[in-house]
Amino acid sequence: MAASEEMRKGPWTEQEDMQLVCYVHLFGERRWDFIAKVTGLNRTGKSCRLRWLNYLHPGLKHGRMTPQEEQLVVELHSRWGNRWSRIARRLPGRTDNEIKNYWRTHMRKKAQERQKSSQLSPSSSSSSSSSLNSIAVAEAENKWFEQINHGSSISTSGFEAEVELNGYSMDQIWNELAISENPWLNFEARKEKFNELEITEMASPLWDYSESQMWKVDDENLKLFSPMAGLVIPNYQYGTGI
DNA sequence: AAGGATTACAACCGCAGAGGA
DNA sequence: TTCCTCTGCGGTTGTAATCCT
Repeated sequence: MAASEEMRKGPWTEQEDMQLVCYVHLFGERRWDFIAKVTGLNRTGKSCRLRWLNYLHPGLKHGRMTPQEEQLVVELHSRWGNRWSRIARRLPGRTDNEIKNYWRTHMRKKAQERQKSSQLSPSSSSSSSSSLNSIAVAEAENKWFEQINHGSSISTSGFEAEVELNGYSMDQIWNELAISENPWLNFEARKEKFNELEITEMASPLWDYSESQMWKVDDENLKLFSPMAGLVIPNYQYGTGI
């Protein structure tokens, strides 16, 4: 379609944010193509949805994760793998994107540290509390980062499914990595945490919008609405994300 | 103080599934 | 049944902010 050529990309401006917030309050968090159209922003519906979910939603927490959140992410990832949206539902106010970013940064850093230390002292693994063969971990990490660095077309899941080193799956390897970074998470503690989680599991209230939203209004009637009605701008400093 | 390296975050892309026409 | 649109997800990339030398 020709319109796609004119679509705006890149960072959102404050003006765009205000417009989007305004129209989402009017029409609800559905029909993003429609919202994109009526806002007059040269953005795709997809882009609007992402901006709203990851940044503008009033229930979002901004800023760095707390140690508790970090531990929870590690735990849940060890349990579910890269199911970011699922993990995010257990952390109210955090988005899948945020958790994904955190995990990548965190794990890349840790893997690099480990790689370094294994190069410096290959026998040091004997002092580790990890039950996993450290060579297997290092090999897996190396393969993983090779893949990243060389832009291999093998998908992550494909890789994880494929790689089994010394009887360990990629998931197990990630788990070991994660747990080794959180020594307090011994078996008993983990069991206890999981029990708590089972009890407290809930649908995130953040996303729980009712069906009574007004987005059924047709295009012709749009101009009847005041764009500024019910406008609430999330509490953050523009540009810093905090 | 400058500039390169690293980290954190925002945004885009492609794909798949659901649901309606 | 098939096609189309919308939505959601996970992977990836780009860039601003911060750190380090």
